[in-house]
Amino acid sequence: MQIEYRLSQRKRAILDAIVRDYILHGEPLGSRTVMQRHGFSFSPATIRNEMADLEEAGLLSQPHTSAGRIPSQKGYRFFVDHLMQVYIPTQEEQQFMRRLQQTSRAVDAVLSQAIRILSEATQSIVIAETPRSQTHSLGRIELLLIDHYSVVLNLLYKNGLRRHSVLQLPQAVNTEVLQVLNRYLNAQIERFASVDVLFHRMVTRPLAREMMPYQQLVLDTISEIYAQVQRDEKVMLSGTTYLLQEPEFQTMEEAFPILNFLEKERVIHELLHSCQNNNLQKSHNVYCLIGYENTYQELHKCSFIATPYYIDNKASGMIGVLGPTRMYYAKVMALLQSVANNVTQSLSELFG
Amino acid sequence: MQIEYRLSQRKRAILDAIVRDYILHGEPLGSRTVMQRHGFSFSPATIRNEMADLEEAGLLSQPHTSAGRIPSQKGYRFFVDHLMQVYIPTQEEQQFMRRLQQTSRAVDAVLSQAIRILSEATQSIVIAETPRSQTHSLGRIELLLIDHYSVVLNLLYKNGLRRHSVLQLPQAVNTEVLQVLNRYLNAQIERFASVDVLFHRMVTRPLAREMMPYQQLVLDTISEIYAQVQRDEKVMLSGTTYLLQEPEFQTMEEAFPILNFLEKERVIHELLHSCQNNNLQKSHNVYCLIGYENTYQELHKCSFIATPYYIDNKASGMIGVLGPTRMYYAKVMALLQSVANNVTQSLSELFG
DNA sequence: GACTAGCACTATATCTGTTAGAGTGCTAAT
DNA sequence: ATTAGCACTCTAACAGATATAGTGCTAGTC
Repeated sequence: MQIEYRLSQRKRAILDAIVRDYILHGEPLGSRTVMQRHGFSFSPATIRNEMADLEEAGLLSQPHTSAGRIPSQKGYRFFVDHLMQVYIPTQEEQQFMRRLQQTSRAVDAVLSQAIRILSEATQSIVIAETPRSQTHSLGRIELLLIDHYSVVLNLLYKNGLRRHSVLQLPQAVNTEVLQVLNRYLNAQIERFASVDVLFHRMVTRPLAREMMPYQQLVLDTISEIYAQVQRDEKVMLSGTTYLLQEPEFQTMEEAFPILNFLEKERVIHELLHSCQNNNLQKSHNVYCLIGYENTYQELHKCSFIATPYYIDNKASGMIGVLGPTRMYYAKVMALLQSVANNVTQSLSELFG
Repeated sequence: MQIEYRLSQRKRAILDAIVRDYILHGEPLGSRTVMQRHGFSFSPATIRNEMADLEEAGLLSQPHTSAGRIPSQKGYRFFVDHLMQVYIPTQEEQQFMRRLQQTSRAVDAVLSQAIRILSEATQSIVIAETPRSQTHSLGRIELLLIDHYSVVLNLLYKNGLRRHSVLQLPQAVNTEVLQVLNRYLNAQIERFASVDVLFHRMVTRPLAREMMPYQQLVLDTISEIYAQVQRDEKVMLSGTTYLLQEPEFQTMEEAFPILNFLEKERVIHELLHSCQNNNLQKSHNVYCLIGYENTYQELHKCSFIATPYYIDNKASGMIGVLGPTRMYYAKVMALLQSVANNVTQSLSELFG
């Protein structure tokens, strides 16, 4: 970081031009082209010298000796950190993204609409996760009888987030039993903030005496609740095929690992979680992983930009854009943030 | 059909050998290879003559003059209709597919498990749709209050199928209002068998007088119900990347249209519906579309095998396998049927 | 008449060599 | 410090040569 920072103004300008041009056109840049297309007033030879220096510094690279230069991944990083200018969405883009506001009143619907909008606007793959229950403390549950074998499980989090689902019970129950169960579980929930802890305690410790007659029912119910909470945490995906239109992913050899990666829901979850857990530094207010900075080998030729959306001022889930390293970072970052803000707002209206 | 039927036994044997071999190895077959690999007792020259006849009949084709023969799509069709032998799943396969039985007690979970199992067993793309509500007549609905703005909508179909979901209401309600609403809507449902008709009547005709005070609420609720019923009908997908491992889909030019096709949920729905609607003839008890027989241009190089699963003896949704025309038809058909049967059984236990 | 051996023919894939083009690095001059 | 000029390098594109796999046809055999 130190060294690059001391780059001369001219070197910076040249690097900036090369990165911007390559992001746009996708082809290596020769010294002539740099000069002509970006209006530099020095000769190609001068630019060649500068480019040689930039290559030595690890910011540019050459596909082969007689080709032009392309940014290295370190080059993209420097660009993002020091050169990139903030992108201001066009009128149309702003209008396009405002569509989200008119959406329906369910969390999943808001998110699935959001990722569709964002993937269309950025022409990239967008992924999102449904709100993470773990980050919110569970306030209370409600159990409502539908028939003897099925009940509505209503999870009410302290921040106002609600998740409903239908449980199939392993044995028949009546309203009285359900009330006892309801009361007992809520008492337990009050003691333990997180669902994980709750679940762990319930299955490892003996039950309170008064609940012994319902032992099996309690255990089955609590694990169903836990499973339900887990199952709630889905991953949504949109725009896979956009990546396959990029020239660098035209061959199966390049594209396959990524498509395969995207089929593994669990791994995507990990990816989204890892950004926050590792307390990654933010660039321009979003998490940004360029090429090798990604933990997953499959993504070494991609960049991943992500940011959380909030419920009750708590980061509740991530939205992320996956594209080639040759990505229009400024635009993606701006649109991603805008969409994430809209999601935050839509959800807060939902739980007002 | 007439002409092909009159093929000599020997021609049939040769066609059978070529199709089976090509499905297995994926490479054009020369006369020598056919003889050697399939133990024919005539010389390559004889086989060449027969192959020339089969090509004239449109059952074989040549990629180019000096290449071997491959089955044409008409050839696959003849093979499936007249030559193919029933595949008997191996012990391992049977055991593998029996895993479905142990699955959880929700419709979606059963289906998503089923398609994962089937796509792994067949190494192909598998798609399925959740039960079609339209094919079942709605018996009754239940509305359960969760809080003033949200209720559980419990759709009970006459065949025992239940779909639960949570509705967000546009205005606050209390138990009394909900009861009135509940009673009124159920009375309407009794009059009109299908949800579509019900919805249509409700929005086009004036309301009964006693419901006038709740006009907005009724209309909003009924359209939410309708939307919910629609939304319930999801499409599930598994194993997309298997297709990309086939040699014929190694280039983006071939693979892209199909990947793009699979991103459009609505179109997949149409595809699944079309099999039944057009009253397609079944081959070996499943629907089978080979190459150009597919309505969708994108699938002209694919074959699609599908069969319904049943709830209450009514075909309620389709499960289908999508693969290259060079597909192990017998195996896919056998495994598909087996999985579909398991699904039918699992669901009938659910609604016993 | 059915089958087959043999041969001429054909199309593809692969390798080699050649050329044109784009771009570099270096040197010497300004 | 900059730049013009030139030798050098690598690739992509094309052309020709060769090997290979397979065909269709003819003429001869059982």
